[in-house]
Amino acid sequence: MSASQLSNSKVSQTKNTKFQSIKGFYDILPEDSPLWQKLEDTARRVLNQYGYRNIRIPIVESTELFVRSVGEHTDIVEKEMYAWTDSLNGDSLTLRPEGTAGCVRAVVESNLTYNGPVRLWYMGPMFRHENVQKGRQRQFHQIGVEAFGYRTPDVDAEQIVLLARLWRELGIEDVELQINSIGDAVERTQYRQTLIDYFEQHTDVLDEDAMRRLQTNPLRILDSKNPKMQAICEAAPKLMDSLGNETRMHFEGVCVLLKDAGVAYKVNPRLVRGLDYYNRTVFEWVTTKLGAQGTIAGGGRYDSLVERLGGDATPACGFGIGLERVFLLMQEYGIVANETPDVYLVNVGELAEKKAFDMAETMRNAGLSVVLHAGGGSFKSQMKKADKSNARYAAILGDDEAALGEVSLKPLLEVGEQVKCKVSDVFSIIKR
RNA sequence: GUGGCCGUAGCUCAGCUGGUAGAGCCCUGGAUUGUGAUUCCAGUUGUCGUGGGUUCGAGCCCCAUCGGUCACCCCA
Repeated sequence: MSASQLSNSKVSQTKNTKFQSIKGFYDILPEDSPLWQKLEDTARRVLNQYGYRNIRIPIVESTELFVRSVGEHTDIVEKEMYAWTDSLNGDSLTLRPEGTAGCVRAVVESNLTYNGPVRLWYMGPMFRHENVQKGRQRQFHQIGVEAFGYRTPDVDAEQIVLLARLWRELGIEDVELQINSIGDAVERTQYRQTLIDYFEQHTDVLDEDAMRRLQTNPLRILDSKNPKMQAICEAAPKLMDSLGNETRMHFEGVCVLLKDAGVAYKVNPRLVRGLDYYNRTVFEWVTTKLGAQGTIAGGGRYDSLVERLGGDATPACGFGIGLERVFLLMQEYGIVANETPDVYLVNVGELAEKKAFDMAETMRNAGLSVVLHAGGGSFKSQMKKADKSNARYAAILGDDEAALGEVSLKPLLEVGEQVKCKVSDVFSIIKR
Protein backbone atom coordinates (compact mmCIF):
# COMPACT_ATOMS: atom_id res chain seq x y z
CA MET A 1 0.00 0.00 0.00
CA SER A 2 1.41 3.37 -0.96
CA ALA A 3 1.69 6.34 1.35
CA SER A 4 -1.00 8.23 -0.53
CA GLN A 5 -3.36 5.31 -0.21
CA LEU A 6 -2.63 5.13 3.47
CA SER A 7 -3.46 8.76 4.11
CA ASN A 8 -7.05 9.54 4.94
CA SER A 9 -8.67 10.81 1.77
CA LYS A 10 -11.14 12.97 3.69
CA VAL A 11 -8.29 14.78 5.34
CA SER A 12 -5.94 15.05 2.43
CA GLN A 13 -8.55 16.64 0.18
CA THR A 14 -8.43 19.92 2.03
CA LYS A 15 -5.11 21.43 2.94
CA ASN A 16 -4.26 22.37 6.51
CA THR A 17 -7.27 20.60 7.94
CA LYS A 18 -6.96 20.25 11.68
CA PHE A 19 -6.87 16.72 12.94
CA GLN A 20 -9.48 15.55 15.38
CA SER A 21 -9.55 12.58 17.65
CA ILE A 22 -11.37 9.59 16.22
CA LYS A 23 -15.05 9.31 17.09
CA GLY A 24 -15.37 7.62 20.44
CA PHE A 25 -11.72 8.21 21.29
CA TYR A 26 -11.04 11.19 23.51
CA ASP A 27 -8.41 13.00 25.50
CA ILE A 28 -8.43 13.14 29.25
CA LEU A 29 -7.25 16.72 29.70
CA PRO A 30 -5.17 18.08 32.57
CA GLU A 31 -8.29 19.58 34.08
CA ASP A 32 -9.80 16.13 34.58
CA SER A 33 -6.64 14.18 35.17
CA PRO A 34 -6.32 14.78 38.93
CA LEU A 35 -9.74 13.25 39.54
CA TRP A 36 -8.82 10.28 37.36
CA GLN A 37 -5.68 9.81 39.40
CA LYS A 38 -7.64 9.99 42.61
CA LEU A 39 -9.92 7.28 41.28
CA GLU A 40 -7.02 5.10 40.18
CA ASP A 41 -4.98 5.63 43.33
CA THR A 42 -7.93 4.79 45.54
CA ALA A 43 -8.64 1.64 43.57
CA ARG A 44 -5.00 0.56 43.77
CA ARG A 45 -4.97 1.04 47.51
CA VAL A 46 -8.17 -0.94 48.05
CA LEU A 47 -7.05 -3.76 45.76
CA ASN A 48 -3.83 -3.93 47.71
CA GLN A 49 -5.77 -4.22 50.95
CA TYR A 50 -7.42 -7.35 49.61
CA GLY A 51 -4.19 -8.92 48.40
CA TYR A 52 -4.82 -8.61 44.69
CA ARG A 53 -1.65 -8.40 42.62
CA ASN A 54 -1.21 -6.30 39.54
CA ILE A 55 -0.69 -7.86 36.13
CA ARG A 56 -0.05 -5.94 32.92
CA ILE A 57 -1.32 -7.53 29.78
CA PRO A 58 -1.32 -6.50 26.11
CA ILE A 59 -3.97 -4.44 24.42
CA VAL A 60 -3.81 -6.62 21.30
CA GLU A 61 -4.57 -10.33 21.33
CA SER A 62 -5.40 -12.84 18.65
CA THR A 63 -8.98 -12.46 17.43
CA GLU A 64 -9.69 -16.10 18.13
CA LEU A 65 -9.07 -15.60 21.85
CA PHE A 66 -12.01 -13.22 22.13
CA VAL A 67 -14.24 -15.28 19.89
CA ARG A 68 -13.63 -18.33 22.07
CA SER A 69 -14.01 -16.60 25.43
CA VAL A 70 -16.56 -13.82 24.96
CA GLY A 71 -18.72 -15.96 22.70
CA GLU A 72 -19.28 -16.18 18.98
CA HIS A 73 -22.83 -14.88 19.05
CA THR A 74 -22.39 -11.94 21.37
CA ASP A 75 -22.76 -8.37 20.16
CA ILE A 76 -19.15 -7.71 21.09
CA VAL A 77 -17.78 -10.36 18.79
CA GLU A 78 -20.33 -10.02 16.04
CA LYS A 79 -20.14 -6.28 15.49
CA GLU A 80 -18.05 -4.36 17.98
CA MET A 81 -14.49 -5.61 17.71
CA TYR A 82 -11.62 -3.67 16.23
CA ALA A 83 -10.18 -6.60 14.35
CA TRP A 84 -7.77 -6.60 11.44
CA THR A 85 -5.36 -8.77 9.57
CA ASP A 86 -1.70 -8.13 10.26
CA SER A 87 -0.39 -7.19 6.84
CA LEU A 88 3.03 -8.65 7.56
CA ASN A 89 2.06 -12.19 8.47
CA GLY A 90 -1.69 -12.53 8.00
CA ASP A 91 -2.52 -13.01 11.67
CA SER A 92 -5.98 -11.93 12.73
CA LEU A 93 -5.59 -9.52 15.62
CA THR A 94 -8.02 -7.56 17.78
CA LEU A 95 -7.91 -4.58 20.11
CA ARG A 96 -9.19 -6.05 23.34
CA PRO A 97 -12.90 -5.39 23.93
CA GLU A 98 -12.56 -6.63 27.50
CA GLY A 99 -9.81 -7.81 29.80
CA THR A 100 -10.73 -11.22 31.14
CA ALA A 101 -9.79 -13.15 28.02
CA GLY A 102 -6.27 -11.76 27.90
CA CYS A 103 -5.83 -12.23 31.62
CA VAL A 104 -6.85 -15.88 31.43
CA ARG A 105 -4.55 -16.32 28.45
CA ALA A 106 -1.67 -14.90 30.52
CA VAL A 107 -2.51 -17.06 33.53
CA VAL A 108 -2.54 -20.19 31.41
CA GLU A 109 0.52 -19.22 29.38
CA SER A 110 2.68 -18.55 32.44
CA ASN A 111 0.97 -21.18 34.58
CA LEU A 112 0.34 -18.63 37.32
CA THR A 113 -1.83 -21.03 39.32
CA TYR A 114 0.96 -23.58 39.61
CA ASN A 115 1.53 -22.70 43.27
CA GLY A 116 -2.14 -22.38 44.10
CA PRO A 117 -4.84 -19.77 43.64
CA VAL A 118 -4.04 -16.19 42.61
CA ARG A 119 -5.79 -12.88 42.84
CA LEU A 120 -5.03 -10.44 40.01
CA TRP A 121 -6.03 -7.02 38.75
CA TYR A 122 -5.20 -4.83 35.78
CA MET A 123 -6.19 -1.45 34.47
CA GLY A 124 -6.29 0.06 31.04
CA PRO A 125 -8.17 0.88 27.87
CA MET A 126 -10.68 -1.41 26.15
CA PHE A 127 -12.10 -0.94 22.66
CA ARG A 128 -15.56 -1.54 21.31
CA HIS A 129 -16.94 -0.14 18.08
CA GLU A 130 -20.31 1.01 19.43
CA ASN A 131 -22.23 4.23 19.02
CA VAL A 132 -21.16 6.67 21.66
CA GLN A 133 -23.42 8.08 24.32
CA LYS A 134 -23.14 9.19 27.91
CA GLY A 135 -20.91 6.77 29.78
CA ARG A 136 -19.98 4.91 26.62
CA GLN A 137 -16.95 5.54 24.46
CA ARG A 138 -15.21 3.39 21.89
CA GLN A 139 -12.01 3.53 23.85
CA PHE A 140 -12.95 3.28 27.48
CA HIS A 141 -11.12 2.28 30.62
CA GLN A 142 -11.66 -0.55 32.99
CA ILE A 143 -10.12 -2.00 36.07
CA GLY A 144 -10.38 -5.76 35.81
CA VAL A 145 -10.18 -7.95 38.89
CA GLU A 146 -9.88 -11.71 38.61
CA ALA A 147 -9.38 -14.54 41.10
CA PHE A 148 -8.26 -17.95 39.86
CA GLY A 149 -8.45 -21.27 41.68
CA TYR A 150 -11.07 -20.39 44.27
CA ARG A 151 -14.15 -22.57 44.18
CA THR A 152 -15.99 -21.32 47.25
CA PRO A 153 -18.48 -18.45 47.54
CA ASP A 154 -16.19 -16.44 49.79
CA VAL A 155 -14.29 -15.11 46.79
CA ASP A 156 -17.47 -14.05 45.03
CA ALA A 157 -18.49 -12.19 48.17
CA GLU A 158 -15.02 -10.78 48.71
CA GLN A 159 -15.02 -9.15 45.31
CA ILE A 160 -18.44 -7.63 45.86
CA VAL A 161 -17.47 -6.34 49.29
CA LEU A 162 -14.26 -4.95 47.84
CA LEU A 163 -16.35 -2.85 45.49
CA ALA A 164 -18.57 -1.66 48.32
CA ARG A 165 -15.43 -0.46 50.05
CA LEU A 166 -14.20 1.26 46.91
CA TRP A 167 -17.41 3.24 46.55
CA ARG A 168 -17.18 4.19 50.21
CA GLU A 169 -13.57 5.32 49.89
CA LEU A 170 -14.37 7.34 46.78
CA GLY A 171 -17.35 9.00 48.42
CA ILE A 172 -19.93 7.51 46.08
CA GLU A 173 -23.32 6.74 47.58
CA ASP A 174 -26.62 5.30 46.48
CA VAL A 175 -25.28 2.60 44.19
CA GLU A 176 -27.39 -0.51 44.16
CA LEU A 177 -26.02 -4.03 44.15
CA GLN A 178 -27.93 -6.53 42.06
CA ILE A 179 -27.02 -10.20 42.14
CA ASN A 180 -28.26 -13.37 40.60
CA SER A 181 -27.20 -16.91 39.88
CA ILE A 182 -27.41 -18.01 36.29
CA GLY A 183 -26.47 -21.61 37.03
CA ASP A 184 -23.92 -23.91 35.54
CA ALA A 185 -23.66 -24.45 31.80
CA VAL A 186 -25.89 -27.51 31.90
CA GLU A 187 -28.52 -25.88 34.09
CA ARG A 188 -28.58 -22.80 31.93
CA THR A 189 -28.92 -24.78 28.73
CA GLN A 190 -31.84 -26.61 30.26
CA TYR A 191 -33.45 -23.42 31.45
CA ARG A 192 -32.88 -21.80 28.09
CA GLN A 193 -34.85 -24.58 26.44
CA THR A 194 -37.59 -24.35 29.07
CA LEU A 195 -37.82 -20.66 28.36
CA ILE A 196 -37.92 -21.10 24.59
CA ASP A 197 -40.69 -23.66 24.96
CA TYR A 198 -42.61 -21.29 27.19
CA PHE A 199 -42.32 -18.26 24.94
CA GLU A 200 -43.07 -20.25 21.81
CA GLN A 201 -46.49 -20.92 23.27
CA HIS A 202 -47.01 -17.17 23.51
CA THR A 203 -45.58 -15.86 20.26
CA ASP A 204 -48.72 -13.80 19.71
CA VAL A 205 -47.67 -11.50 22.55
CA LEU A 206 -43.98 -11.29 21.68
CA ASP A 207 -42.72 -8.19 19.91
CA GLU A 208 -40.19 -8.14 17.10
CA ASP A 209 -37.30 -7.73 19.47
CA ALA A 210 -38.34 -10.69 21.55
CA MET A 211 -38.82 -12.91 18.50
CA ARG A 212 -35.26 -12.21 17.50
CA ARG A 213 -33.99 -12.87 21.01
CA LEU A 214 -35.86 -16.14 21.13
CA GLN A 215 -33.13 -17.47 18.87
CA THR A 216 -30.15 -15.50 20.11
CA ASN A 217 -30.60 -14.86 23.81
CA PRO A 218 -33.98 -15.91 25.25
CA LEU A 219 -32.94 -14.91 28.78
CA ARG A 220 -32.86 -11.33 27.60
CA ILE A 221 -36.55 -11.39 26.75
CA LEU A 222 -37.27 -11.29 30.46
CA ASP A 223 -35.57 -7.91 30.52
CA SER A 224 -37.99 -6.39 28.00
CA LYS A 225 -39.27 -2.90 28.71
CA ASN A 226 -42.35 -3.49 26.59
CA PRO A 227 -45.34 -3.11 28.98
CA LYS A 228 -47.44 -5.47 26.86
CA MET A 229 -45.04 -8.29 27.62
CA GLN A 230 -44.82 -7.55 31.32
CA ALA A 231 -47.38 -10.13 32.36
CA ILE A 232 -45.97 -12.92 30.27
CA CYS A 233 -42.48 -12.24 31.59
CA GLU A 234 -43.66 -12.25 35.19
CA ALA A 235 -45.30 -15.61 34.68
CA ALA A 236 -42.30 -17.16 32.94
CA PRO A 237 -40.49 -20.06 34.60
CA LYS A 238 -37.83 -18.84 37.00
CA LEU A 239 -34.18 -19.64 36.49
CA MET A 240 -33.74 -20.17 40.22
CA ASP A 241 -36.24 -23.03 40.09
CA SER A 242 -34.16 -24.96 37.62
CA LEU A 243 -30.92 -24.63 39.52
CA GLY A 244 -29.38 -27.68 41.13
CA ASN A 245 -28.69 -28.05 44.80
CA GLU A 246 -24.99 -27.25 44.61
CA THR A 247 -25.55 -24.05 42.64
CA ARG A 248 -28.21 -22.92 45.05
CA MET A 249 -26.00 -23.52 48.05
CA HIS A 250 -23.24 -21.57 46.42
CA PHE A 251 -25.55 -18.64 45.84
CA GLU A 252 -26.85 -18.91 49.40
CA GLY A 253 -23.27 -18.81 50.59
CA VAL A 254 -22.61 -15.57 48.75
CA CYS A 255 -25.79 -13.99 50.11
CA VAL A 256 -25.00 -14.92 53.70
CA LEU A 257 -21.52 -13.44 53.50
CA LEU A 258 -22.90 -10.23 52.02
CA LYS A 259 -25.46 -10.01 54.80
CA ASP A 260 -22.82 -10.58 57.43
CA ALA A 261 -20.67 -7.89 55.86
CA GLY A 262 -23.57 -5.48 55.95
CA VAL A 263 -23.67 -5.04 52.19
CA ALA A 264 -27.21 -4.57 50.96
CA TYR A 265 -28.19 -6.40 47.79
CA LYS A 266 -31.16 -7.03 45.63
CA VAL A 267 -31.64 -10.37 43.94
CA ASN A 268 -32.54 -9.63 40.34
CA PRO A 269 -33.72 -12.83 38.68
CA ARG A 270 -33.54 -11.11 35.28
CA LEU A 271 -29.90 -10.19 35.62
CA VAL A 272 -28.02 -12.02 32.90
CA ARG A 273 -24.72 -10.98 31.50
CA GLY A 274 -23.82 -10.45 27.90
CA LEU A 275 -20.65 -12.45 27.87
CA ASP A 276 -20.97 -16.18 27.39
CA TYR A 277 -18.38 -17.29 29.90
CA TYR A 278 -20.28 -16.45 33.09
CA ASN A 279 -21.84 -19.08 35.31
CA ARG A 280 -23.36 -19.18 38.79
CA THR A 281 -22.89 -15.81 40.53
CA VAL A 282 -23.36 -12.68 38.46
CA PHE A 283 -23.62 -9.18 39.84
CA GLU A 284 -23.83 -5.54 38.86
CA TRP A 285 -23.45 -2.30 40.75
CA VAL A 286 -25.98 0.14 39.32
CA THR A 287 -26.64 3.84 39.67
CA THR A 288 -29.63 5.83 38.49
CA LYS A 289 -27.61 9.03 38.14
CA LEU A 290 -25.93 8.42 34.78
CA GLY A 291 -28.83 8.09 32.38
CA ALA A 292 -29.10 4.92 30.37
CA GLN A 293 -25.68 3.51 31.20
CA GLY A 294 -26.12 2.83 34.86
CA THR A 295 -23.86 -0.15 35.41
CA ILE A 296 -20.59 1.03 36.92
CA ALA A 297 -19.21 -2.43 37.68
CA GLY A 298 -20.22 -5.92 36.78
CA GLY A 299 -18.93 -9.44 36.81
CA GLY A 300 -19.32 -12.90 38.17
CA ARG A 301 -18.03 -16.39 38.11
CA TYR A 302 -16.58 -18.10 35.04
CA ASP A 303 -15.55 -21.57 36.19
CA SER A 304 -15.05 -23.17 32.81
CA LEU A 305 -13.23 -20.42 30.87
CA VAL A 306 -9.70 -21.36 31.89
CA GLU A 307 -10.16 -24.89 30.66
CA ARG A 308 -11.86 -23.62 27.54
CA LEU A 309 -8.76 -21.56 26.79
CA GLY A 310 -6.44 -24.50 27.16
CA GLY A 311 -5.58 -24.47 30.85
CA ASP A 312 -6.30 -27.01 33.55
CA ALA A 313 -9.84 -26.79 34.88
CA THR A 314 -9.69 -23.83 37.26
CA PRO A 315 -12.62 -22.07 38.89
CA ALA A 316 -12.53 -18.31 38.57
CA CYS A 317 -14.42 -15.19 39.47
CA GLY A 318 -13.96 -11.60 38.42
CA PHE A 319 -15.44 -8.26 37.49
CA GLY A 320 -14.82 -5.08 35.58
CA ILE A 321 -15.19 -1.51 36.72
CA GLY A 322 -16.20 1.05 34.09
CA LEU A 323 -13.89 3.89 34.99
CA GLU A 324 -15.54 6.53 32.80
CA ARG A 325 -18.82 5.87 34.53
CA VAL A 326 -17.32 5.96 37.99
CA PHE A 327 -15.55 9.17 37.03
CA LEU A 328 -18.82 10.74 35.86
CA LEU A 329 -20.45 9.64 39.07
CA MET A 330 -17.67 11.20 41.14
CA GLN A 331 -18.25 14.46 39.30
CA GLU A 332 -21.96 14.06 39.92
CA TYR A 333 -21.26 13.88 43.63
CA GLY A 334 -19.04 16.93 43.49
CA ILE A 335 -15.92 15.02 44.40
CA VAL A 336 -12.85 17.05 43.49
CA ALA A 337 -9.12 16.57 43.38
CA ASN A 338 -6.86 19.54 42.94
CA GLU A 339 -3.22 19.79 42.12
CA THR A 340 -1.70 21.91 44.86
CA PRO A 341 2.03 22.52 44.59
CA ASP A 342 3.68 23.56 47.83
CA VAL A 343 5.37 26.57 46.33
CA TYR A 344 5.14 28.86 43.31
CA LEU A 345 8.50 30.59 42.98
CA VAL A 346 8.12 34.22 41.89
CA ASN A 347 11.32 35.81 40.70
CA VAL A 348 11.82 39.42 39.67
CA GLY A 349 15.11 41.17 39.07
CA GLU A 350 18.35 40.34 37.35
CA LEU A 351 20.02 38.56 40.25
CA ALA A 352 16.80 36.87 41.33
CA GLU A 353 16.15 35.41 37.90
CA LYS A 354 19.65 34.06 37.84
CA LYS A 355 19.30 32.33 41.20
CA ALA A 356 15.69 31.14 40.98
CA PHE A 357 16.34 28.03 38.94
CA ASP A 358 18.90 26.71 41.39
CA MET A 359 16.79 27.71 44.38
CA ALA A 360 13.85 25.73 43.06
CA GLU A 361 16.06 22.64 42.81
CA THR A 362 17.22 23.18 46.40
CA MET A 363 13.65 23.27 47.64
CA ARG A 364 12.77 20.18 45.61
CA ASN A 365 15.75 18.40 47.14
CA ALA A 366 14.11 19.05 50.49
CA GLY A 367 10.99 17.28 49.24
CA LEU A 368 8.78 20.16 48.22
CA SER A 369 6.83 20.46 45.01
CA VAL A 370 7.90 23.71 43.44
CA VAL A 371 6.60 25.44 40.32
CA LEU A 372 9.24 27.81 39.04
CA HIS A 373 7.87 30.88 37.34
CA ALA A 374 9.48 30.82 33.93
CA GLY A 375 9.40 33.34 31.14
CA GLY A 376 9.71 36.59 33.08
CA GLY A 377 6.88 39.07 33.40
CA SER A 378 5.90 41.74 35.86
CA PHE A 379 5.70 41.10 39.57
CA LYS A 380 1.94 41.46 39.46
CA SER A 381 1.50 38.98 36.64
CA GLN A 382 3.73 36.49 38.41
CA MET A 383 1.65 36.76 41.55
CA LYS A 384 -1.45 36.16 39.48
CA LYS A 385 0.08 33.00 38.07
CA ALA A 386 1.02 31.93 41.58
CA ASP A 387 -2.62 32.28 42.58
CA LYS A 388 -3.83 30.38 39.54
CA SER A 389 -1.40 27.55 40.21
CA ASN A 390 -3.25 26.69 43.42
CA ALA A 391 0.05 26.69 45.28
CA ARG A 392 -0.08 26.90 49.05
CA TYR A 393 2.67 29.48 49.15
CA ALA A 394 4.22 32.05 46.88
CA ALA A 395 7.95 32.08 47.44
CA ILE A 396 9.01 35.58 46.47
CA LEU A 397 12.53 36.04 45.25
CA GLY A 398 13.57 39.60 44.53
CA ASP A 399 17.08 40.94 44.31
CA ASP A 400 16.99 41.73 48.05
CA GLU A 401 16.26 38.13 48.99
CA ALA A 402 18.52 36.71 46.31
CA ALA A 403 21.52 38.56 47.66
CA LEU A 404 21.00 36.97 51.09
CA GLY A 405 19.93 33.48 49.96
CA GLU A 406 16.45 34.07 51.31
CA VAL A 407 12.88 34.02 50.06
CA SER A 408 9.68 35.66 51.28
CA LEU A 409 6.93 33.12 51.86
CA LYS A 410 3.38 34.32 51.40
CA PRO A 411 0.46 31.99 52.11
CA LEU A 412 -2.02 32.02 49.25
CA LEU A 413 -4.77 29.68 50.33
CA GLU A 414 -5.44 31.21 53.72
CA VAL A 415 -4.70 34.48 55.43
CA GLY A 416 -1.39 34.63 57.23
CA GLU A 417 1.74 36.66 57.72
CA GLN A 418 4.35 36.81 55.00
CA VAL A 419 7.68 35.69 56.40
CA LYS A 420 11.20 36.03 55.10
CA CYS A 421 13.47 33.04 55.66
CA LYS A 422 16.53 31.15 54.47
CA VAL A 423 15.90 28.80 51.57
CA SER A 424 17.00 25.92 53.79
CA ASP A 425 14.20 26.70 56.23
CA VAL A 426 11.38 26.74 53.70
CA PHE A 427 10.58 23.06 54.15
CA SER A 428 10.25 23.18 57.93
CA ILE A 429 8.11 26.31 57.79
CA ILE A 430 5.73 24.96 55.18
CA LYS A 431 5.43 21.43 56.50
CA ARG A 432 5.03 22.21 60.17
C1' G B 1 -26.80 -0.01 12.54
C1' U B 2 -31.38 3.42 13.59
C1' G B 3 -33.66 8.00 15.53
C1' G B 4 -34.24 13.11 18.25
C1' C B 5 -31.58 17.61 19.42
C1' C B 6 -27.20 20.69 18.60
C1' G B 7 -22.36 22.95 15.89
C1' U B 8 -21.10 31.24 16.35
C1' A B 9 -14.30 33.82 20.29
C1' G B 10 -10.07 29.37 24.50
C1' C B 11 -15.08 28.43 27.64
C1' U B 12 -20.68 29.41 28.35
C1' C B 13 -23.95 31.35 25.08
C1' A B 14 -27.03 35.72 22.38
C1' G B 15 -27.78 37.01 17.26
C1' C B 16 -35.33 39.43 15.21
C1' U B 17 -39.42 37.98 9.03
C1' G B 18 -31.93 37.08 5.37
C1' G B 19 -28.82 43.51 5.35
C1' U B 20 -20.88 44.34 7.19
C1' A B 21 -20.30 39.66 13.96
C1' G B 22 -22.07 40.43 19.98
C1' A B 23 -22.09 39.61 25.67
C1' G B 24 -20.11 37.39 30.03
C1' C B 25 -16.02 34.58 31.72
C1' C B 26 -10.84 33.95 30.51
C1' C B 27 -6.41 36.48 28.88
C1' U B 28 -3.14 41.16 28.64
C1' G B 29 -2.07 46.07 30.56
C1' G B 30 -3.15 50.03 34.05
C1' A B 31 -5.36 52.48 39.06
C1' U B 32 2.35 56.59 41.66
C1' U B 33 8.42 52.12 42.77
C1' G B 34 7.88 44.50 45.01
C1' U B 35 2.26 41.56 46.56
C1' G B 36 -2.52 37.21 44.07
C1' A B 37 -7.91 35.67 44.28
C1' U B 38 -12.50 41.01 45.37
C1' U B 39 -13.37 46.31 42.85
C1' C B 40 -12.64 50.05 38.78
C1' C B 41 -10.65 51.44 33.73
C1' A B 42 -8.71 50.02 28.90
C1' G B 43 -7.48 46.33 25.14
C1' U B 44 -7.07 41.44 22.05
C1' U B 45 -10.20 37.85 20.87
C1' G B 46 -13.75 34.58 14.85
C1' U B 47 -12.59 31.03 7.64
C1' C B 48 -20.18 31.53 12.26
C1' G B 49 -18.06 22.84 11.76
C1' U B 50 -16.98 21.80 6.32
C1' G B 51 -18.51 21.74 1.03
C1' G B 52 -22.10 23.06 -2.40
C1' G B 53 -26.84 25.69 -3.68
C1' U B 54 -30.79 29.78 -3.60
C1' U B 55 -30.29 35.29 -3.35
C1' C B 56 -28.29 41.84 -5.16
C1' G B 57 -26.91 39.99 -0.24
C1' A B 58 -26.63 33.88 4.04
C1' G B 59 -24.58 32.93 10.97
C1' C B 60 -29.98 32.70 9.55
C1' C B 61 -33.18 29.37 3.95
C1' C B 62 -32.12 24.39 1.01
C1' C B 63 -28.91 19.91 0.09
C1' A B 64 -24.81 17.04 1.39
C1' U B 65 -21.04 15.84 4.73
C1' C B 66 -18.28 15.71 9.31
C1' G B 67 -18.51 16.25 14.46
C1' G B 68 -20.99 16.62 19.33
C1' U B 69 -24.98 15.00 22.43
C1' C B 70 -28.98 11.97 24.14
C1' A B 71 -31.70 7.53 23.29
C1' C B 72 -32.74 2.45 21.06
C1' C B 73 -29.61 -2.01 21.00
C1' C B 74 -25.80 -3.82 24.02
C1' C B 75 -22.52 -3.35 27.85
C1' A B 76 -18.19 -1.41 32.12
